[in-house]
Amino acid sequence: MAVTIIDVAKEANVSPSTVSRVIADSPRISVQTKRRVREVMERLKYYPNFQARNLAAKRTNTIGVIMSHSTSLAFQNPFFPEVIRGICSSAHSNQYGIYLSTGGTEEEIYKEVVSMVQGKKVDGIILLYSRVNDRTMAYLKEVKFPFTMVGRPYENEKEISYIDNDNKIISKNMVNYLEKLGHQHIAFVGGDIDFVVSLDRLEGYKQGLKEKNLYFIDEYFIRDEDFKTKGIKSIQELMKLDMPPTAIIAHDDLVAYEIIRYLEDLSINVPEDISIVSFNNHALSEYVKPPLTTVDISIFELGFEAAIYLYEQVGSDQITIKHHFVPTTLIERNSCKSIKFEK
Amino acid sequence: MAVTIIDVAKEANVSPSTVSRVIADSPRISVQTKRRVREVMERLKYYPNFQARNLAAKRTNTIGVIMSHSTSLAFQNPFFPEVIRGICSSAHSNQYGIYLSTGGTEEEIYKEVVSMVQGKKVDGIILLYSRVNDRTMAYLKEVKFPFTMVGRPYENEKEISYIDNDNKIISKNMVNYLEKLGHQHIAFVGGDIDFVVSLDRLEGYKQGLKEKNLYFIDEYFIRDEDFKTKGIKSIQELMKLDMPPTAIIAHDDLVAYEIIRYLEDLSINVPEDISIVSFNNHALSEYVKPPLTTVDISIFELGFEAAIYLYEQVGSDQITIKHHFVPTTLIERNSCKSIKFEK
DNA sequence: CTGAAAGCGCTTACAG
DNA sequence: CTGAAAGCGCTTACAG
Repeated sequence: MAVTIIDVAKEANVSPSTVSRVIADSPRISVQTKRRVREVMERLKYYPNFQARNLAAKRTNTIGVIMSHSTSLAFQNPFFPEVIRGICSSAHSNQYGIYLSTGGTEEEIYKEVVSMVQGKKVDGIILLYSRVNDRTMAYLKEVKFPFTMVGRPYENEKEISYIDNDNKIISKNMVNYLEKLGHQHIAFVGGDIDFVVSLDRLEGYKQGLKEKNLYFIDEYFIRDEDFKTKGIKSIQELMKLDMPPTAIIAHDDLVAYEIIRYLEDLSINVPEDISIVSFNNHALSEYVKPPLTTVDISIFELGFEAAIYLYEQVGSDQITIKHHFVPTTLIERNSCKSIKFEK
Repeated sequence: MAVTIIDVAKEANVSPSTVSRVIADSPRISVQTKRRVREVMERLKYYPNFQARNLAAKRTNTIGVIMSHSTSLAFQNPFFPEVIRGICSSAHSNQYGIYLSTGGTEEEIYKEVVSMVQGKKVDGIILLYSRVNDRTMAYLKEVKFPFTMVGRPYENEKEISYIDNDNKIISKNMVNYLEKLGHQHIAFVGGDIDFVVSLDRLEGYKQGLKEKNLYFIDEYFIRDEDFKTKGIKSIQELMKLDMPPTAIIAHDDLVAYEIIRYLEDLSINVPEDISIVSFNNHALSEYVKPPLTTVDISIFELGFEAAIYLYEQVGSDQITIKHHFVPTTLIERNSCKSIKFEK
């Protein structure tokens, strides 16, 4: 069988306890002993058994990463790999491993999380989303298991560690940006309102309008479900209004391009006839026509910092609640036009 | 502390062995006993300790998923989430969990894999890439650890389980497709040749040319490193040739759009002046201008089937070597033009 | 159909 | 600075 700590102990003429301490690099072991034991470990090609170590030590050095597999746009292509990259980068340098959730439905995810926690599979959990009335999060909070989330929690904000962008502000600034270009009629195509990110971006849009003394007009707000089911029709209705918008804020680059495509089908050009700004700065948005003005939300940092918050919680007994908004950058490209001097 | 198998045993008036067998749903336990024990488990909120179970049973019900974090285009945005989705879907229904690699460099990945194998962290491994002379794969093969890969192995094809697209054929068919549209001058922008996928697509391109009695012209082949370092200049040089190509095959949609952008900067339009086809069918390629003709490579299936191959290996003693090419679909959109009757 | 017992390979107070 | 011993919470031949 595989070589164990006992084999190493015999070969090095020490006790298993000592070998164990050498593995953990305990300061209580003399340098000579360490060297000798390590030499034997190398020679015997010893590797610690992960499961045995976890069982005895009651920790796993593993973090659970829970993704929302759903159809939510927020978790479409570009977000996921990048946030994972951030988490991995931070995990790797802290000697942590990553256990990924596999469930597809909310119910499956919930069950998985419970079994991760109860079965002691992981030391802490990162939720890669924040959803309204999330049972999974409620559970984690209730049992006081270390966790953090990427996304602002819907409630109890003060009692939960999280990393997010300041979506309300970003959204408000977008309105601001468009207003400075002369736009007074700004539509908004939102995301799935089960997710807090969508709620915040919508809220920021409303606040932005208010600050500029513009009215929120319900016809200017296209809901996620309408956009998905009605497709081009939703855009057509928007543009057929007596006073059609001169600018659109889309909650994601993919959606922005879908809109642009529909507009094109309706013989409306971006940015000549209408301006469009968006969120997330996908890899393609730089190369594609028109190059999209969009907000880079620093996805890598989101993941990286979430992981760091988690280690802090796992390490200490008293749970420190922290949150942080990762800065974002508006990338100005070519999907907006100033209409200041037209009127 | 947490409730253990012993607490359940006492409460249900059976031995721990029996409880263990109930958990495993052993047929050797009577239905009545099962029911009684399960009722107690529920009442006491018992959850099996994952680590203890793994240690005793010498298996983990976990598969290691190794990604190449490198800058390789093949692992850019759209591929990763989709292949993970496929693996997760299959893993979930087979009661497997997923342990993700976190390393960034080849060396880190190698070390991680060794510790996964030796430390008994996982029952099997999926390599999400196939690279030339890959140390990690060589190790897995040498120690006869169950693994499978997404991508054709560079060598020993008969001795390794893998799932892939038939990239050579796809690439050949692309040449075929373009030739039927009247194109005789077809350029190729390739990927990182450390990866077998890039090699295969290039090879298919060459074979396709040969079949149509067209010559492989070195000036028509833009290498990954040239494209990355020289950017627009590489395209400019291509189009300045005495006989510039009338069509380009790009190894990825992202690259295709980068090329299209460069061409545009050079006042060359797609598809009017030049046709372009590509691989991978990104989410955006449908909406963006021009809508791209590209090959959908069924990424979800790639992941799903890779996982299935792995379970088969983990389950049985005799290793069954299998491979399969997942079918692909050419999605014809609007980036190609027939030039048959122009000449 | 069920149980007693050994064992999986570590860690960690406790003692010296 | 090091060791003997108990224990982490399961599984699985073996026996009946």
